[in-house]
Amino acid sequence: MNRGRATTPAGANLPTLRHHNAALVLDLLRAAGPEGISRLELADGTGLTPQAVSKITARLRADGLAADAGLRPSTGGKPRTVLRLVSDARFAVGLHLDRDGLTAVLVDLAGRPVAVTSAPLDFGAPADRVLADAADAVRDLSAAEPHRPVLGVGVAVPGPLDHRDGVLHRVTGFPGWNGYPLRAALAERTGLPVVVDKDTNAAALALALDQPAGGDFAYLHLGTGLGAGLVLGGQVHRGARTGAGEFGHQTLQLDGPLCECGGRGCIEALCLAAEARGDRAEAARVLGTGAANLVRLLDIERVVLGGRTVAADEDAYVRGVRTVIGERAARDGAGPAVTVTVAGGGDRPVAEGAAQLVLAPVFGRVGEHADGRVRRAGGSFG
Amino acid sequence: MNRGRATTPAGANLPTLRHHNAALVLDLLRAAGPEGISRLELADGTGLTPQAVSKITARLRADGLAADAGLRPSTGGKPRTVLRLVSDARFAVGLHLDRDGLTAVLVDLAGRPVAVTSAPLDFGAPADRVLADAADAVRDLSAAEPHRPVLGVGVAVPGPLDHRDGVLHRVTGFPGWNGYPLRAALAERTGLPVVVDKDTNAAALALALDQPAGGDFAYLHLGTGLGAGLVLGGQVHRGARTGAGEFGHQTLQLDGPLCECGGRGCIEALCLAAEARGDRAEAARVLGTGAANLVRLLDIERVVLGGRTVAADEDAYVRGVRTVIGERAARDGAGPAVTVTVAGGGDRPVAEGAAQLVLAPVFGRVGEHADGRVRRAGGSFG
DNA sequence: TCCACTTAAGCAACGCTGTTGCCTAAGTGC
DNA sequence: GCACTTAGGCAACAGCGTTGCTTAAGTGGA
Repeated sequence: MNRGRATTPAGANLPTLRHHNAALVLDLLRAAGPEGISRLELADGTGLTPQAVSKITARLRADGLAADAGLRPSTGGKPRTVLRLVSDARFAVGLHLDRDGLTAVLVDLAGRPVAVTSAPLDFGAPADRVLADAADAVRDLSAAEPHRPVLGVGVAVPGPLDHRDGVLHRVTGFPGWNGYPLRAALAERTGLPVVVDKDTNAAALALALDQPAGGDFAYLHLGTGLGAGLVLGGQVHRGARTGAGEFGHQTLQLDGPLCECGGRGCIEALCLAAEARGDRAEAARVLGTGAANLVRLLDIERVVLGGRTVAADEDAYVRGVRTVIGERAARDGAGPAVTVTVAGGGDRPVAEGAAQLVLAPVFGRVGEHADGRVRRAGGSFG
Repeated sequence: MNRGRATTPAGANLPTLRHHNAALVLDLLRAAGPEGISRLELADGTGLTPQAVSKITARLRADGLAADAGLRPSTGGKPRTVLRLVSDARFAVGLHLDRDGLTAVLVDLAGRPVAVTSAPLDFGAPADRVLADAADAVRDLSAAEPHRPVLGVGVAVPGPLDHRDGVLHRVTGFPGWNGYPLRAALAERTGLPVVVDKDTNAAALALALDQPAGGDFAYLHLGTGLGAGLVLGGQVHRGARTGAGEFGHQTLQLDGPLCECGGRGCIEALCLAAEARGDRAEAARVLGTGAANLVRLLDIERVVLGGRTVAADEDAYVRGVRTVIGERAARDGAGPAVTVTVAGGGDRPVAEGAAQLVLAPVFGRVGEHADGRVRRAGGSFG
């Protein structure tokens, strides 16, 4: 149901309102980190009255999601009470299914990993066997915090899929996964809500946490292929058919060399060819040109590079991309620079980002809930 | 204040809730057109209870925004009462300031133009003189419906600007407009709320009305230059600095011919060069390649072409763009086709779209209000 | 030491939201 | 003519953030 449309505009009732404001407060609590944040600062950040914030935080404290964290120095009156997120009140599992390995991580509400598992994986094996391995990993991790509620499982996979239904499509080289209902199958085996998304989207979501909410942000992943995850207005942009982020096969050279996708002059082909012949500067320049296209088309503020190929020589890629973007910005006379950085930690951000697929709704960052349940008068606001 | 951030996530209170739901209902009423829509269909479309819809529509009727429009045939019980939008309950003015002309249009709530003015304009004249002409046009049009409230003025201008402040920046060839506070100046002269945006964004907004809410959509304008307006998730995507939609200077041919922007191989340069030497098929193919990049990067469902150059040979451009996008989709094995059409009416959609800048908030389509007023506990939901 | 002042935060009453339960209006069909 | 179906309003209600006020807990000058 409801397929083909991005999000049905949903009417809002009082529970929706309550959930929306609570998520807003939780998001600010998370952003404040262990230092915490006072009620009045929460009021200022949300636009709600201090009294409303008092009521909301009282509920969060009753639910065990927030707690006192000391006092601020007085500024001439009663000192402010500081609140912090109780980060071990809930947990989420993130699963990264790659072509040759499985990484699973249990993260707390703050997004910090508290347990990690890694294992080799034959993605070409029968889907049911892979699924059994994945379910085992989830079970093992959940056992690490037996008395704490696990909100759900986020799964990051390579290649095309339908995010809404959690069904894979045409994973290159692995036809056995075509049409496989990964979400439903894993949900049944684990008894937990499951969300499935592309690996690049998961990574982008994790990396966007360092951004202020509402920022526009792109993650470019250069490994054996080239893909992108886009976060626009604080939310992962997936497009109508979850196909957004197809960055590697953007045409960058009209009638250029043939790419394995059948097209000509794709960024991925140009970039990997340069890398293959050892011309890393050219590879970085090609990537930078594509990034500059992206930045100007969407007016993006921050670009993060990642993936094994980038990790092999981070400096060269960051410098190359920064140079191309900088040159174009200078030509436009545009002022504020675009930040170009590199994602640390290899592939682990992908698994952590997968967990964020589950956590994001708690903090009001996405429009759809992991369990796909439909309340009358919808979930979060449009 | 609040610059540099897309939208501050805002807390919601009961007035916000009420406004949100009312806007949702109005949007459905508008989409239903003169045929109208029943209360139960509204309930189904919003997810609200029928009783809630009854209350909301009662308020809308009291405000003169909705009215009865007959009965549906019975399906075995009491026939449904049909409601319609009272399209002449409110009006908005759209202003299109172009390099050589000014078009002003008064539209009703349904977006239909009820009065149009056109005049030559010297955009290079002193800003204050241009502004006086614009203010006169607004006054004349408002007089056409003297007893009906005009909600505000939307202004579409070429080139870079800050949508939030309504200040122009570096309009190519017209340095006199640099930093000119167009929004504030016109608001003071007319006494009406004013919104300013890029011409391509305005056009995209108008054309996106035919789309279901939440759809992703791109408008490509090929005139003396090449630009794009992007509507993602039902909202105009402007980016952090209102710079999104810079489509003409996307690099499409690495180290290609020099463009007047200083770069090499820009789409605009390639496309206009082909057009200049009479090779329209090649121009269309270049435009199509850029469009295909866009479609795949953002997973866009519908592309509309417009502008004088396209208008000169609509068939050639539509066919060319459709071919390139179709070829790539076929290579991906992707199913549902992307719609490629052409915008009728020459430049008039831009002025009508400018009016939509004012109307959009009424129907819950954007995150910011025309008058820039700040309520405590913010406007629409994030 | 005391007292005026400032700032933070909770209590109680309130207005208003959508929801629920029930009833009436207005059709169809045996 | 009666049973049934469907639409839609009335009244009571739970629950949201807001308002007005009070209490808590500091600072700083007399």
